[in-house]
Amino acid sequence: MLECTIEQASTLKKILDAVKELVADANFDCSDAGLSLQAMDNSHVALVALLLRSTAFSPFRCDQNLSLGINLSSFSKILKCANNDDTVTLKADSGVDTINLAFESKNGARQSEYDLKLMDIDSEHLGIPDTPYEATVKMSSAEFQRICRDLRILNESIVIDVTKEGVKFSSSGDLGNGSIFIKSGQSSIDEKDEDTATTITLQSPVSLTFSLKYLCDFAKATPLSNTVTLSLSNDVPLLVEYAVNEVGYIRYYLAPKIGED
Amino acid sequence: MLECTIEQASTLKKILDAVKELVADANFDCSDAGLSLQAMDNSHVALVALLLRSTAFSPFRCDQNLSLGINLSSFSKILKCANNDDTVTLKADSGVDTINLAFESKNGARQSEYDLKLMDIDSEHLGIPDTPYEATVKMSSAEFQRICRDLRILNESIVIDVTKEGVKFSSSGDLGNGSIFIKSGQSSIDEKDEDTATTITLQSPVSLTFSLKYLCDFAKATPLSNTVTLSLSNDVPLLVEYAVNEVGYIRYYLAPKIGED
DNA sequence: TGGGCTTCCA
DNA sequence: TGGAAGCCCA
Repeated sequence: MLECTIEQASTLKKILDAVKELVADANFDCSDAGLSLQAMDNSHVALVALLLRSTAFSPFRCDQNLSLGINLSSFSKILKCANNDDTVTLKADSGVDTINLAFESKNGARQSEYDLKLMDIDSEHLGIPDTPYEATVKMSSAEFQRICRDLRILNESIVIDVTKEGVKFSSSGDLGNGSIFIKSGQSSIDEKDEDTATTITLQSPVSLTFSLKYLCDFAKATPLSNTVTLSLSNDVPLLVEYAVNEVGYIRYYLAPKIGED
Repeated sequence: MLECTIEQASTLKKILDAVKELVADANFDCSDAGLSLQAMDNSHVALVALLLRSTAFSPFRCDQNLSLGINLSSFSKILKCANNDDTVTLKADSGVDTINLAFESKNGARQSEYDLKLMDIDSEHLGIPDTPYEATVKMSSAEFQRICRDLRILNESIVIDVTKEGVKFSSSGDLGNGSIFIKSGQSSIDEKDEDTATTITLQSPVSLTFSLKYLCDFAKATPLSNTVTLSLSNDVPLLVEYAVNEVGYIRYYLAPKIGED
């Protein structure tokens, strides 16, 4: 059986907000390492990989590996019934076709409980090669979200150019052209905040084109972390990672567009 | 004639917000006791009873009883034209087919005035027996509203179970099941706030089913009071009461659903 | 910064 | 009609 408790319901809420738009149904794989999820998005273009480490929970108990097929929209709706700082306990058993969610207010005066029906989902577990990337950009997640939203008024595609000086995001369309250049080494959001300083690690410059629709969907993970890490190589899917402090991460993969400007 | 002044326009605004969704047109009965309204909702399922005591106004003058037929949506629209802390004066006369609303800012610099057309409304004044109830729950109104909203994701019906330990709200549907238990004796919202501590008075435990649509409409009265009182007996309409400090109350009655789980 | 409300879109 | 996004208020 699985039984695990996390202190802040808000963490789970934000995680579901960051996934449910891309993926309708997915299997949560439960093991002693924690809870993980890996799924192609609904149009089979992007891939989402989520990890919630067992250490994010206390207690965490998972006797045998379980794969829980969950409708993420329903899961999210039920989580919205918790207050942000409620404690959440998830319980599931191998024999049963529901997962139990128990929310408890910090003072214990309010206890709520939901059973969510599980479903059978074909899981196509794709091995993701852990390749080195030619360029890595760590930057403010809020800035990245803003850039993706802004450039979307111009075109559905965005070009990301990484040099050692900085990273340039650009787009062009009927309205005109636009580009945003973020200098390496300092924060674009708050100059005093070293957490969100832009850091670039580079083997060789890259210039790649991606669909803004997907990047905007990935950016829904912004509330989970102050920073985002973009990892790029030519002809390899972009990796967009939001590390969630003490909890785990959510990673998105998206293949570049080719043969376009 | 009727002529009465209330200090805070916001009080009247909130009252109209709490009624206008349920009742389109209603008679305001004016007497030296104050203003009252009693009406079935548009689908003749629920009943609303409102009282604004004469002491809520100063001055309050009502020479003879008047019954003023008012379209509540129009009344609400006009009230929205007042600033929240404007003083509101209502004037009506038996010979005239309008009610006059005068708004005045606290410093007197702004005075506005509206005439609202009255209408003839058949009033079916139902006697409401003042019966004792088997169970009474006083709880945070915000909590009650939240519970009704939350459980609505599961089903249109809610089951309310009252025991001396606390009150349980539950629902079930396609997604799964859910229940919220509120412990008697402490506040589920703010542990330091004794005003909103849950208080249960019980002759015998009750378990009744109601339509969530109506309860959610009743909960629009939440801004009027920090607490709500639910009074239940088997086979008797639920009474949901919001006492408005120093002003009066708004009461809603709703028959339980029978023959359903 | 978070929550609620309103408006727009599917 | 329900869900999502953006705006406004606390």
